[in-house]
Amino acid sequence: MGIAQPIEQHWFGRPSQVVAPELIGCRLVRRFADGSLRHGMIVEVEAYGPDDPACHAYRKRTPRNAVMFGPPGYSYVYFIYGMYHCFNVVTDLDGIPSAVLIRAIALDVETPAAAADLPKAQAKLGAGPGKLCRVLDIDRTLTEIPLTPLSPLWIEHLKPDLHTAAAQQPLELVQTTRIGITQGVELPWRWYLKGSLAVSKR
DNA sequence: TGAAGGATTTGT
DNA sequence: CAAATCCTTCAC
Repeated sequence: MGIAQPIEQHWFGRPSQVVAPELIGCRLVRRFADGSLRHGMIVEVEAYGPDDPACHAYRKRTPRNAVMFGPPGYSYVYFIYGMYHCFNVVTDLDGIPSAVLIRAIALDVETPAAAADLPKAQAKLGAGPGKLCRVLDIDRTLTEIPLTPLSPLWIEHLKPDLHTAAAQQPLELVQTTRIGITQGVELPWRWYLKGSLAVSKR
């Protein structure tokens, strides 16, 4: 176990390539309208930034990408391929368009029975940017909101508690190229947690 | 105002 | 590999 601590907005105020790998191992939390929570550990991310031809904000500021130009710690949710949503965290300083695409989460088990019955199915529910938005019910009504516990969506650091600190090991990350883009394909701005069943693609 | 294409997923 | 499916962007 660990101690959850909501991430402050200024923590995101660094280049997306710096923030992205540090987000792996953090917890993405969704609070639904009825007050219930669902969350999972981030296991796969991609960084997008200025001077990056794959970035939605590469050409110019538009109504859709405007939030990427604003202050860090806000959500950027877009709709794609007619049926999926993708969730990003806006990074870097105000005025610098950048964000981290959250590509996969390892959904936390809600009951021990679920963990015993369907470990692989559970892992796959959040394995992909479109799938994690589906399982957390994220759509464009959640774009341009600050990611704090006052919102229906936020991110937490999971710090080890004193009893387990000695057993903690650094997370093993794999850094590689991004998926599904046609420009900037050679930039190694995708990271995932080595060995995780919830990663969308190895 | 129209057309092309997309930071995806799934099934053939 | 192509379909599903619709929003965003860009051209005219």
